Amino acid sequence: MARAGERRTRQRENILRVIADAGAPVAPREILTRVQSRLKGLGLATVYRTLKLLAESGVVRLVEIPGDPPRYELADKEHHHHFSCRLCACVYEVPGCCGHFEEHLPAGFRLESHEVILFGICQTCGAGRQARESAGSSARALKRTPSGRAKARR
Amino acid sequence: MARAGERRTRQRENILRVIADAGAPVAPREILTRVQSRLKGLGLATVYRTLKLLAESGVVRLVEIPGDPPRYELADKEHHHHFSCRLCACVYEVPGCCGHFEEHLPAGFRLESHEVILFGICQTCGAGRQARESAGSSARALKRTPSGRAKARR
DNA sequence: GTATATGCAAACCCTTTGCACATCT
DNA sequence: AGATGTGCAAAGGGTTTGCATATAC
Repeated sequence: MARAGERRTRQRENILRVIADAGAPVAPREILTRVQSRLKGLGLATVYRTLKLLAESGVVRLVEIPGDPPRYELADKEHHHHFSCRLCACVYEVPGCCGHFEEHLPAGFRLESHEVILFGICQTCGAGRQARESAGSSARALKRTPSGRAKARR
Repeated sequence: MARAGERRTRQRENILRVIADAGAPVAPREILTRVQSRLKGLGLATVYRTLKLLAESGVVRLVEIPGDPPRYELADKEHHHHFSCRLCACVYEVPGCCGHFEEHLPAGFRLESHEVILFGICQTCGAGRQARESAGSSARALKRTPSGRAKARR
């Protein structure tokens, strides 16, 4: 994790671990809470400073879901996108990609990367509505993190 | 624009017109500046109040580019996505869509909408580098709005 | 031992809210 | 006239920064 002149501290190790273990992007507030369960005195400022550091060194990546607080995830994950549940406001990782983004891009525009965010209703929330017919869903494989959102979108 | 009990004022008309004329999503600060050139006394609070109103009534839509301030655009535009230039930080509209987002979505997840953001270098910024060979680029058709971003991303 | 990191509190955004005045119908 | 909207300034919430202390190397 450390670059030249950067120190390995308990705070940084714990913050990075929380992000790595989350399985889906986490917000600063959430990181603070989770780390504090193991490292009592941690301050929010340290979380922000560490996130900035990790983002600049390319270890971590900013993920923004419209209407939600910013979240962070490991930068070296396989290519994937995110799904945001309209009901529970949880964010899930969705593996793979549909590609073909150059298609509609006018000449002269160079595409370097892209971001896809899917909105809808997650398996957990949907199960409460429709009688759960398929017992074994592949959705179980997805990890998620709750949002800092208080009220549902729209 | 008005719903029941809502009034048509110079402020609201001007704010809506600025959003409609922009051609690409605009930030609250930018809206304030542009409207003030025609309507001197406008306050930032009114911009926010009007944006909230317009968003709730479905006239306007929130567009968030990671790392940028929030922007707003007309909600009734044809389906499109956005391109954010890494160099000039301008945002462009990109017509069309690559579709096929259900593909990798696990069973039990219901997809309702999606958001695609493209990152790269725009035609204007790219022209400065590579000798401008193609005189007539289709990119001219795209409109853009500058970002509130002070420094370039990453 | 020295440079770097942390915690706390203050400072800084951006956004929202309270209130008196202005404006629309 | 009465209800709704606006501007200003204060309040809120998230993020950053200054500074003395604690910690890593």
